[in-house]
Amino acid sequence: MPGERALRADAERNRRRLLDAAAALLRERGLDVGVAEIAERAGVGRGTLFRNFPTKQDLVAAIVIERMQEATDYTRTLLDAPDAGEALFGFLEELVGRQQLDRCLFDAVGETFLANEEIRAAHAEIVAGVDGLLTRAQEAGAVRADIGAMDVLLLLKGVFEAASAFASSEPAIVTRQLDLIRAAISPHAADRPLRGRTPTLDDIERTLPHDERPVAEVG
Amino acid sequence: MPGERALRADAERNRRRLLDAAAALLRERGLDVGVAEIAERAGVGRGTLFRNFPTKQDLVAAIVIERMQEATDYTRTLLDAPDAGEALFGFLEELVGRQQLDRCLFDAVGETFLANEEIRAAHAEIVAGVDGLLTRAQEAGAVRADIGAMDVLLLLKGVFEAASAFASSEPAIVTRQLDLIRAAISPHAADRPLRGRTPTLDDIERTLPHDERPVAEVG
Amino acid sequence: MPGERALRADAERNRRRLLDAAAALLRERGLDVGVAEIAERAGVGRGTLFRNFPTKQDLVAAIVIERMQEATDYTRTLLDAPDAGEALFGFLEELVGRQQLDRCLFDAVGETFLANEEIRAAHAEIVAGVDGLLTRAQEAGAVRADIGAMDVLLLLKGVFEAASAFASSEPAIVTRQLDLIRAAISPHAADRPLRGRTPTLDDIERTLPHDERPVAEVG
Amino acid sequence: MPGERALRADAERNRRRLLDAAAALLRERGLDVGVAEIAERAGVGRGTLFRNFPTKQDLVAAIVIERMQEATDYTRTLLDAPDAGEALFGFLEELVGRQQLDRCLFDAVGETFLANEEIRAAHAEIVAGVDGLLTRAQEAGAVRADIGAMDVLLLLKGVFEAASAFASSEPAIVTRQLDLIRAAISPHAADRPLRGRTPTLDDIERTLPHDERPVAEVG
DNA sequence: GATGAATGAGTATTCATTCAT
DNA sequence: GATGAATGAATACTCATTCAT
Repeated sequence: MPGERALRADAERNRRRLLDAAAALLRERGLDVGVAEIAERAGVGRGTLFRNFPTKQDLVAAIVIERMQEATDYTRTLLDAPDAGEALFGFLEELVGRQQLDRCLFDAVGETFLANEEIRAAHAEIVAGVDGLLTRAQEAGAVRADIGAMDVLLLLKGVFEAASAFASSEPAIVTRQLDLIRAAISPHAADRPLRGRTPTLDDIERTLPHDERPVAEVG
Repeated sequence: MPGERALRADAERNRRRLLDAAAALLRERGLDVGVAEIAERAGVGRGTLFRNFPTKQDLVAAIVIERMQEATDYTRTLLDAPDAGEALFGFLEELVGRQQLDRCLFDAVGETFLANEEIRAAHAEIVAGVDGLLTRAQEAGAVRADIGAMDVLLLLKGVFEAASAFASSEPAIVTRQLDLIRAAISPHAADRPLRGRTPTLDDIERTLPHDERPVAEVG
Repeated sequence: MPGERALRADAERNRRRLLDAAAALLRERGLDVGVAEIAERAGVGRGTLFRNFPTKQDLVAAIVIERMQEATDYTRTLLDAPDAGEALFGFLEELVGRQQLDRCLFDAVGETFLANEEIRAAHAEIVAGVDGLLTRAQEAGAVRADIGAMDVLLLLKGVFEAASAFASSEPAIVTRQLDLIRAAISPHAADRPLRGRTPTLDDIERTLPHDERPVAEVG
Repeated sequence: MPGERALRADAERNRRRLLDAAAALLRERGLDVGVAEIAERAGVGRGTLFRNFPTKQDLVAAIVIERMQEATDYTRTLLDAPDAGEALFGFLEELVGRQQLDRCLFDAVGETFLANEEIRAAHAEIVAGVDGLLTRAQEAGAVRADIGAMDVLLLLKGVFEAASAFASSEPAIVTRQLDLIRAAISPHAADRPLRGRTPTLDDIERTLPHDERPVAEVG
């Protein structure tokens, strides 16, 4: 079926271009970039954008999900690493190295996007992945025992947002902050107990405004 | 001239109401609240808003600056505290307790606002204030010696942004994250050296997109 | 309060201009005229249109209601006319003479607009008004006894729609059709019984698609 | 060449499917249904629709013409009916019974479609057909003598538009209105003279906006 | 000084039509 | 011939800002 394959290839290429153009523009200028500019940068018409992503939110969500899945995939490749501590820290470094955690993505998560079922699922997966790395690192004595995956992810989110608020292209600031996070979760740091308990995804969803809460299903 | 003084008082009251109404709405709903609603909540007309703050950005900037100055003032009251370590940590806690670091304010800083001369000045002052607290804490052996005020502020900004992305009203998550920051900057944590050096305000400005750099004067 | 009065006058003038411009354009070109053109013809900005009428539908509805009320008002002036038969026929003629029953208005009624509470109320009033004229004409023996106000209004609506589909400015066709309606409802015509019964407003609402039915109240 | 014939058959089947799908959707939802949905309901691609009907208007026009021709054909079968009066009234009833006079079709006629040469021709034919029935009925004394075919058609158009504005599926309203039309054109009703004269097709075309007038050829 | 009506550039989204496959 | 992906003009509506009163 070369006809069908060819068509699909073209369509897939446009979808890819849109995702890339949108990711780049969102990184540079935040969630307020217009769809017109995204389509132009992708080299496609406005209608093509909406054929692929019925709303702007769907486009942003697709990028968020893609990034999250890449991160989740990466946690899997590290589960068999010999040094469990380095595996965890390597994961954090890698996210920096890939510059994958764009400003807008974290803008997006927590705003209206946790209402998106796919994003919540991807979120749960990334938490599970980090939890795997973290548990092994804790068992190896490389990380303090009194924290959970969400603690680490929130610290990481903070570092990225703080740094990327200025520029996502400045890695020097981020690596230094990562070293501080490493210190925060090192076993030596556990002599002082932490208040509260590790938040769960449910805790976070509970803090959202009511009309952004996930709903069972809308007919 | 009591008439003039009455007018001044009225004008001052309007300015105050606008700042309070805007701060409340920005906290609740983010930077996208409209000026119409701000003016309405303040009980003044739209024209009055623009008489006091020539642009919406100026209004937001005024709030940011006010909050920054309050933080700076607070560092001053702590400079004479007997326990230098507790003074620093108390400062961080206090910011949480006051819920003064609104979601939108940190959204705002780093976006286009560092181009604002007053904000840069306020920023410099808060850095100086934290530097004072930090230096004393370091001299007292309560905090590791290899970090600077900007390191602490970036960590803090991260914590607030991460947490406030979900809800500014959930202190449990923030206090726990603060404890992790405390661990990160404790003297015990310094056995592993940090990469890079403490960023300066100049470093941060250098990372901004060109058209957001501070300029002498914008026509 | 000359200040307030003056402002109101301006605003009222714009509202009037918008209604007139919209009525004219809708008559000429149907419901598909754009708001941009309406605003331009009215000599106001697009925002002003939406300040006065939150949606395009509200603008159209306002025109429909205005026309309906004018018709209702006219029925009232005829209730005391000496010749009850001529009063009813005069009412029908007058509507033609005023060219008040524009194409778009009848396009509008029956589409989504019966869901509008105000329009339904205006509709009920006009039916009541015609019922008053009709009953008196029947009592005077000028009109057959076996019909109701909705019968007459449906005939009238048909005449106007049929004629205005071509041109609202051609009165010759309409007056001739009106004479035929007059024949249809004359007492001599009653020797042949009519099938069914006079429809009610409820009958008509019952025939609307479900999502256009009036709803109690949406919070 | 059976291959070619097979293709022809396929093409004809697609054309038929498109006409049926479009007629059904237009009846249900009016002229605003999109071509995408029509093609989908017909089970063909969008391109096929435009291969058969160069524009959406052409598709609608084809349906209008088809319906008109069916009506014309029906007038022919009634020309030999024994009772000339019942033949005419039966024709009107039949149109109702077939529900062939869809809402959108009469929306369409009179808008831009009279510019279509084929529609004008079909229009002329239907007028001629009704004229045949009417003349015979008049000669038989079943219908008043002072009216023409266009008078009847305009009354009929009115009834259908008025009724179908609400629901094309409610026959009770329509049959009652048909009885009133019957009364309007009965010989007893002729004691009062009608103003004007029976309009002609030319009269109607003359009332159209200039840019909707029939033209020799549009580039 | 204060008001809120007016403005119009900007937004996401739709849809008839074209064209590469 | 058929397909459906691509197109982009057009649409209703929003909102920071200006200005007449």
